[in-house]
Amino acid sequence: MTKDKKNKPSKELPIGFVDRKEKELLVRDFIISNIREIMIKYGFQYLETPSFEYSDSIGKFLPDKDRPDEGVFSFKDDSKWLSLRYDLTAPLARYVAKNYLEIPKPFKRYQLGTVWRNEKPGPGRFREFLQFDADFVGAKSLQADAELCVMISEILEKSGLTKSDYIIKISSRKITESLFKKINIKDNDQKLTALRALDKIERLGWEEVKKLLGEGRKDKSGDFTRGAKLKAKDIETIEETLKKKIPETEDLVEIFKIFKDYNFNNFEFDPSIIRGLEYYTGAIFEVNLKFDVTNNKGQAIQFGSIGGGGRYDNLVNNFGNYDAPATGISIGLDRLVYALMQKKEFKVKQSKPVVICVIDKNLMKEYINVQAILRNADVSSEIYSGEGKLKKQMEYANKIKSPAVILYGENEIKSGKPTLRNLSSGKELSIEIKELVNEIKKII
RNA sequence: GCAGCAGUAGCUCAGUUGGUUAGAGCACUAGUUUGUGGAACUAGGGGUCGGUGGUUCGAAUCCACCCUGCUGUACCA
Repeated sequence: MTKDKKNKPSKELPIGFVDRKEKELLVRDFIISNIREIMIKYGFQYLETPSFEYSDSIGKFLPDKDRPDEGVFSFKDDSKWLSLRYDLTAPLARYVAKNYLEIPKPFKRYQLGTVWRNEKPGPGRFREFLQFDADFVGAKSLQADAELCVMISEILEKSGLTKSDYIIKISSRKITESLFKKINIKDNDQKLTALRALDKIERLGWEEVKKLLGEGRKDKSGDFTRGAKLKAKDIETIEETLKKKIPETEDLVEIFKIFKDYNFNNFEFDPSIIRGLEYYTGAIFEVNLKFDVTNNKGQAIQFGSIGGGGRYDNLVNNFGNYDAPATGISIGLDRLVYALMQKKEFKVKQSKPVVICVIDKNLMKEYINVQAILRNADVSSEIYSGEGKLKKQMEYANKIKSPAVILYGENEIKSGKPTLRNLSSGKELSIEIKELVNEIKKII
């Protein structure tokens, strides 16, 4: 070992990136297997697109030009800029535009993939995370929007949530659109600021949101946020209209009717959900958890939604050639995993290997033989591959939560009966090799 | 990004108004047990006190800047 610490490589990870351990990965795999099963059942195609796209394909040509160059990781390759994808919807629009003539219309596809965002990370929020995304492209029917909600619901419940654990909140861009028309806001910046303010009703309450619609607001730390500077009269109109909580737009009326046909009722109309800015054109959904998620100090943390989506009728058209009204929904899988792991009753089991202790290296042939017998019977097992004495081997088996160890040394070889030690009870059995599999199966 | 608070061993933390060689618990290593884990006991390793510069006879402690984390806020396609 070198003592010189100065010129050693860093053990630290880049900010916002994390190592993910087995416990978490098992839960994630479990959710993924549920997703795939349900996607097949609902008739979606599986698709994978690359991690990198040309920056303009996933940003500059989108209607949302609010911050086209920020929030992504990019580099210049020869003359063109490439970016790591920040979601799976923009690459889908690119894929559809590129392959429009060959794909079925409507095109129903799902995708699981890592996405990257160059933003400030927080608890449960990373710069690299796994997203699940399902979309209908070329589907004008609102049945598609409704079915996405039903489908997400099925995934969540199959993964261990109950109806009282989550709710799908629904609204429509058409509501705010007509509202802005009514009070005659034309300035785009003002619209955006107002939308952002409305997005915070749940968290801040109407009083604070009204400040944001007006001059602005100071937060707890004393920082000031500039407001939308709307007239007091207009702010009142907005408050009155949204507080009524009546889904007056045609699209919502239709979707709620379809929900009834599906016998789906774990949703709620909430005009305060906004989701993104200029991207969506119609219905918008957000999947919210109803139980508290806590950090490692036991404090409830601001978790936000675990997913959402909506209708984006113009996205594919931005590539120029084809009109493809679309609707989709995504889930941040890591957030769902994090939330699910906090539910006490939730556990994913994986059997750990039985450890065959190496009492005498000259007997390796015997150990390999025992291992082959176990593995042929699909019993997870391993020959201790470290250097230590028996005590160390036992400590190892204990640490990896192995159910049992097999002791097969000089004494046992003589009688032809290995010793099987149950690591939870500490009991030892001296048994014939051919009985090993049966005895181990009793333990695990 | 902005604002507030924080950073001492792998982890959780103590360290009095600046004063000798910076501590504890857990974890780790070795031994008590030359073939037996989870308990106990004994011994041991491990820190440039987040970094750099400054004030001082003397800095973990005071000052400045930087880095990192947490919380709020902004942004989140």
